[in-house]
Amino acid sequence: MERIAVLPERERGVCCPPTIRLRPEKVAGTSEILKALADPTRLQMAIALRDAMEPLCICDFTATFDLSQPTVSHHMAKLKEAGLVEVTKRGIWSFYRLAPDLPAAGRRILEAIS
Amino acid sequence: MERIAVLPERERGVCCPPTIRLRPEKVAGTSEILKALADPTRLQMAIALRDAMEPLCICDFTATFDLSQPTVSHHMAKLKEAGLVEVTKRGIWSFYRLAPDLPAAGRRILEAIS
DNA sequence: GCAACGCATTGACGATTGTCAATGGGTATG
DNA sequence: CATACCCATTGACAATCGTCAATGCGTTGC
Repeated sequence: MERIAVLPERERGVCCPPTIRLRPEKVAGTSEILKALADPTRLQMAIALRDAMEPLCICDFTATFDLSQPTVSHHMAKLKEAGLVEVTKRGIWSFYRLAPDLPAAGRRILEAIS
Repeated sequence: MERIAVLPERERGVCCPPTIRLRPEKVAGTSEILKALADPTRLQMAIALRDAMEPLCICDFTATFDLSQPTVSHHMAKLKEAGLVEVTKRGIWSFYRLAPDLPAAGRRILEAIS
């Protein structure tokens, strides 16, 4: 893990534009996922869904986060838009769980969080 | 990987607040890292730094992203604020590389992106 | 010293975000 | 029915964000 800070030699006016390996659509998608997870509330919601044994509904979160129901619902909608979360309606309730077909990047990011 | 969609049985008015495993300061920190990476430009900058053999300077990115120099500098400052990037000044140039002491969560998140 | 270059900071602007109050649509219970 | 409950949507507002133009600071080279 020893890293020596070797600075490159540069000539004035000459830059070294890095090669961008990621395809543009990949960038947009990943960026969308990250943006969805970047809010503290949504991050905790996503982690809770990741660790939950059963699907959860909105009212489960409303008490936990001390936020109004529309706000929680709004956050959940953003997680859904990003493709992180799937919803199943049953009677009164809407149950949410992590999307089973979560893109690999999304799954790895979620698992990277402890 | 077979996931059966078993929906829980619920009683009206009774919710199941999920247990939040993450400590609050952890949530804030991770959220900060995610927010820093959530912008498409910054995401590509971070990945470029991750994959670069040598530290890079601002002018390397200015051409690549078709953004003004202050904007690139501003994005880099946000990556630095989040603790993702380290800077070394040498003569005219400021060289940036991924922080060697990157928190584990940050490193795992960065490596989760392909 | 002087001009040119690389970079950071500041100020300003529209765009986006996070939050809530108010409202509406469904579904269960009496 | 009527009522109560769960949830989504809309509208509104302050706060934050992404971007650039303008400016300032330090370094290099003449």
